[in-house]
Amino acid sequence: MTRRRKNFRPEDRRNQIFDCAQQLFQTKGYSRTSINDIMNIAGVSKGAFYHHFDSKEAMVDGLLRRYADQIRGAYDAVLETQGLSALDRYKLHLQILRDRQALAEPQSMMLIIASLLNEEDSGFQDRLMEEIVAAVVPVFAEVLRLGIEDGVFLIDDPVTAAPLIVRIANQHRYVLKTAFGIKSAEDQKAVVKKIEDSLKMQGLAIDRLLGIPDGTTQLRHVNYASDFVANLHAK
Amino acid sequence: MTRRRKNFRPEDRRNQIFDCAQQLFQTKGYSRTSINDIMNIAGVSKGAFYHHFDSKEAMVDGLLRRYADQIRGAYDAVLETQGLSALDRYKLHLQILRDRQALAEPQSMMLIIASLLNEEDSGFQDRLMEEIVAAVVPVFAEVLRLGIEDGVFLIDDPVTAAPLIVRIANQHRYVLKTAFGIKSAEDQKAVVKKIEDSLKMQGLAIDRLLGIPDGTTQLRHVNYASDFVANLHAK
DNA sequence: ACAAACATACCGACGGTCGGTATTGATATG
DNA sequence: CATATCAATACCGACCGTCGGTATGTTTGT
Repeated sequence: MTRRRKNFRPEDRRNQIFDCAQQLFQTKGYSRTSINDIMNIAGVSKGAFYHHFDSKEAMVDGLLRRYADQIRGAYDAVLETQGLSALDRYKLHLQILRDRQALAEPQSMMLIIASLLNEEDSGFQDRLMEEIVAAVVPVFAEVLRLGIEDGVFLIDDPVTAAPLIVRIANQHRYVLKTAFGIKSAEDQKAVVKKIEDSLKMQGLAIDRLLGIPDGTTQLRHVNYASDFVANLHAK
Repeated sequence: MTRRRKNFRPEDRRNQIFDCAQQLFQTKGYSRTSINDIMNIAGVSKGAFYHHFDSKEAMVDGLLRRYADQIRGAYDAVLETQGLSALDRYKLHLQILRDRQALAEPQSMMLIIASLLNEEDSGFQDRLMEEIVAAVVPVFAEVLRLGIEDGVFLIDDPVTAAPLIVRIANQHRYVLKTAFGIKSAEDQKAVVKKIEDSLKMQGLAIDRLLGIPDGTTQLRHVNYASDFVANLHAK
């Protein structure tokens, strides 16, 4: 019965479907969301869905690509900014990813959080993380190369180091899993500490690999862990 | 205790189903393997399957647990061996995991390789890796603690460091993905180098986090990368 | 006899396909 | 300038095979 909207360009429809899918993934998780669910929320028939996407997987690819492109948009400033020392450029890189992280809460961060709840969704999580790696690594490898030239970073292969470091930072997600199943306030405190300890250790691993002073790499804002746990508890 | 038809104890049936499932996962990948496939290969009815397992997920859990228990069996020697220096104990830990890795080829390593082929199977991969982490971390954390006591490792929190380090080592799997799609012999050489570079960088990250000399941590045997690529090419 | 160990028929949900219809914009024509 | 034409595009909804899972009946060992 749904009538066709004549002002809709194909791209708009695709984005509309993306939006609905993302919303559903956030609220009920990836694996629990069927194409029928997405269809119904979007007010679109199955035929329409498969007109715009070859498969469910292809749709998810498009959604993740769109997400990664948003990161690229903000992150490309790392190389575009002029007149920075190698270490300052590295710190800018950290800051942009930190800020993005803070902004993305709850928008896109909830994508990850929701998928953390179900073991089945770890594949989705993995794909999301790899999209992020693909977006960040090319720029970050150049940041490392510049720092190696200046003698700031004590490694010899930025292209190999870049994905390793980004994935060390992304190990974060395994620790967040423990944040579920919190009951008492003491649990809450313990989990906050565990997340903070883990973040510190990740930063330490990166600092020492690069040969820069302990504590240089701050992966999240100071209140990240407590905010995360508080947010989680509120729902 | 209770002996049933064909001399089959319940545990034997379970292991038989595990074996068939593992074989199928290796040959055609996890997501492409249905319960019906497993039933048919095992020569068992659906009723029998669901008599022994609550769900497909439960069966997979059991299979992964069995795999992790095999690791535990060999790995527990790390703490049982007496009279070792902290660094030698750490090296023993590395050696046992390296040897196990070499032995496990093609047996259980193929589990990972097969799941690397399909993007859809990354969830399965993730679960496998987390089982390994759960098996290794308790012992490894103690190894680290002993080394910290002796002033060999320059960190202060073995319980946080242990899973981080194990997962750095497991990052390996992301690099292996690039080994597919090899055509020319030059490709082959380049991929071998890429795998070796990555392994070296992972070892370096661990060495420097722990504060031990560069090159101490050898994650695989020397011919691992070339053997892997050669094996892959043979099929 | 009785429970464990199976077997079989069946179910609903899922991703995906298919034949068909409505809408559109470009172009040809009166 | 208005309109008929028409292929491409956007969309619909019934239908299909497969999957994980269940309900219920049957065999087998003790």
